[in-house]
Amino acid sequence: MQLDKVVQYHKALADPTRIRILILLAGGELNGQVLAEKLSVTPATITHHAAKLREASLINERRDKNTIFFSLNPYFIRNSALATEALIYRHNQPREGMEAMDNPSARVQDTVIRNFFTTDGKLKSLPAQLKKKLIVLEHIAVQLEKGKCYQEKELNEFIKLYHDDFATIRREFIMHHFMFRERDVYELNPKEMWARWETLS
Amino acid sequence: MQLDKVVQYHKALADPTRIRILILLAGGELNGQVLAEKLSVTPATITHHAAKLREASLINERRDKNTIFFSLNPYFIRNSALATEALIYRHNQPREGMEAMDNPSARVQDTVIRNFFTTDGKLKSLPAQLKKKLIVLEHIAVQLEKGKCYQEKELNEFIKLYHDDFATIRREFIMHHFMFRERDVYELNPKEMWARWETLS
DNA sequence: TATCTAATTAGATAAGTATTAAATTTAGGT
DNA sequence: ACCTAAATTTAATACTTATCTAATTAGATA
Repeated sequence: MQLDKVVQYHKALADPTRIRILILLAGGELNGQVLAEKLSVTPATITHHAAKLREASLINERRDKNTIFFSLNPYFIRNSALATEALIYRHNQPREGMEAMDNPSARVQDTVIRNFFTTDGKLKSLPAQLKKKLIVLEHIAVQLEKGKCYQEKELNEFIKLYHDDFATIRREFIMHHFMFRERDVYELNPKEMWARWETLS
Repeated sequence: MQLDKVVQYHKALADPTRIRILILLAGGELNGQVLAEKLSVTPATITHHAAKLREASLINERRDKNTIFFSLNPYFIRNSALATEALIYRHNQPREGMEAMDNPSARVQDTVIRNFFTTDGKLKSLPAQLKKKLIVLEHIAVQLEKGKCYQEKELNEFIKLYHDDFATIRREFIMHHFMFRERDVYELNPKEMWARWETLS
């Protein structure tokens, strides 16, 4: 995801009329005239805004005779937001060297890893407790190559080195911001974005 | 969160120069002059953009003598994005009645709920398998009042009706978009936003 | 006080954008 | 072929915004 795409996405949402269109579409598909009436603008205005939303992939369209029905594209509404974070954090490594400090949480992590991994590095099971789960996920995620684009198949094979249930772990990677998916490829997020168990309440 | 705030947030990110400022700040705090030089603009331009980012709470500032250092506010970068989704989906209930269909997944849900809840409704443990976990979380989440603002303490008490580890479950609610947090209050998301196990790969 | 530096403000310009009315197009129906 | 309904395009207007230069302010120091 490059700069222009992210800017285009935010421009699409940077207008009250367009947000109100999306709010209305959240209730189900609607055509241009109905939108125009509900928002007290002309159909031409709806066409204008629909173009911007379409360019950012935020809506879908379906034609029935003369009428065009608009609907939400929830996938892009969520994932474009995540892509913004990825773009901001991806490039730089932090300028201040924080990594070499001996922190007290290292002991806890060691214990969890000893308990949940076999001596030859396989994951016994995914911890139910979130705190421990994040430690386990991070322990696997750091073995991924940063900046590399993984095909889904390739990522599955990698995860299988640790556990058979690759689908669950792949999904957890996304949910907890260890990785992000763009189209069909997966990529590691920068560490600043990872869910951190230290900050749990 | 109201419309104006969401629009203001997206306007703040709807400019390439401002995004590039955030990218630079992701590497650590920087002052105005350095930002101006790295972006090949004048300090006045940085002041202009900093004002917009500040109004959207996306950056923090620290003064040292004459120099003002800017840094990221990662909390708002993430949470304002989630607030957009919440605003879009919160209001409407879907116009088409999909709820009354007898779907085949109902059996699966029933089985999971029988297995993980005691006969008097307590959660035995949180399933490790994501699919089952989402069913369990949803089963609890539907008991929350939609549109109500829950204080953290109040939410904890509610969760404790089902399980002692309220912190983990509260966190899972956020992670899987069952609820969102704004300042110190928690609120149920509309169902369209909930993570759905049917859509898992 | 005078001076230096970083940041801000004020004013100007140029580019971008939201909206509308009017003309045009698209896809069917009679 | 003609008519109708919905959407789009065009052209114009008013408003917003990104950027710069030049002047000013704020804070620290000699």
